[in-house]
Amino acid sequence: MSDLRILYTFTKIYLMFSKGCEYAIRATIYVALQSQRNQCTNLKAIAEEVGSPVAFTAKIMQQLVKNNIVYSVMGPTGGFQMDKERIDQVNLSEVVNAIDGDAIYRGCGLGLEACDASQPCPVHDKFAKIRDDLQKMLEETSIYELATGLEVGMTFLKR
Amino acid sequence: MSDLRILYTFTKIYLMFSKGCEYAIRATIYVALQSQRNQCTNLKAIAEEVGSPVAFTAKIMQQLVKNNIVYSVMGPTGGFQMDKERIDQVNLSEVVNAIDGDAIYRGCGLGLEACDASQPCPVHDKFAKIRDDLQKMLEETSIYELATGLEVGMTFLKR
DNA sequence: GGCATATAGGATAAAAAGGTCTTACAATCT
DNA sequence: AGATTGTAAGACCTTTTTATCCTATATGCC
Ligand code: FES
Ligand code: FES
Repeated sequence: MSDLRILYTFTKIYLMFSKGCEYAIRATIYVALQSQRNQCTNLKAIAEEVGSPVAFTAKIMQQLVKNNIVYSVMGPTGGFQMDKERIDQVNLSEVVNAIDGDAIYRGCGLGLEACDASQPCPVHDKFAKIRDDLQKMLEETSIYELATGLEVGMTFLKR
Repeated sequence: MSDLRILYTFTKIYLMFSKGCEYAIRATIYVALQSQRNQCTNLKAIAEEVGSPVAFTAKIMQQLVKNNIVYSVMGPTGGFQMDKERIDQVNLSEVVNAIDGDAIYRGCGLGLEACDASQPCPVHDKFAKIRDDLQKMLEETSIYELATGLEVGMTFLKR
């Protein structure tokens, strides 16, 4: 276990979003899909469909409610739902922001305190380009669009 | 502290690479620069110049040595150095691979087991594009190029 | 009203990443 | 040869992230 390489490679997959954020995106897409069918979805169903731990998913959903991405209904027949208009409005960027904040846009690729073009790290130019593309993509992608792909059966929320 | 948003936003900056990988890139660039001047750089100097914890940096350097990115010289006047030819050859992708593995190329943006175009997650198309751009960038960027920017004083390894 | 079924929210636990320390060993210089 | 300066490697500690548990509270239905 002293091999750092093996340690890294097989334990954590380093990508853009935190685990919570990944769950949040998947959950939002699912809730959106259900909402289009006028259905309120409860926590258990979301966790099941999204393949996420129930209790952790609860935390994430709370956060999404606080950030006005979905709303919650208490009591039996309750759960989470999205306003139909919101489904078109909400984009990926909003969801990511609700959970991970805007660090992904501000952060330096080499881990310097913050990205600062006036004192750039060696990869700044190249990195900033990718990061801006990512930001643009997140802002341009609506939840509606993603839910549609799911509805049609072209995409999957878990495997 | 129950506010997940605050927790996420102000604690961890989620980006592409692990901390160790960030240090590795910075260290490699610095060693490359010193090597161009025919200088062997010792661990302490690297850590200082790169702004990384000494002991942790030692681990990272070991990994870089194992992966043939730099070589080490023991004893007094020892340290780490790069073959001059290697400086042009080695690209960012190699360094990232040495520390984080290839997860960044294989991973799914929504955290599914692995990215699989035959059973894509809802963001697959858009995400894969960004990820491929990143890969291309990493493969096209040589350490030489980055070291040069540093030498000229245009870029910084720490602030 | 009372009961069943939801979410809300705080406290807590487990796992992973990040970081340190200590001992061993290698090379160079007197 | 011995002292000194350096890397190698494993054990260990700390912090952050991920995940769970438990109690309180809200809502719908009988
Ligand atoms: S300063 Fe590093 S990415 Fe901008
Ligand atoms: S399947 Fe999710 S990114 Fe390819």
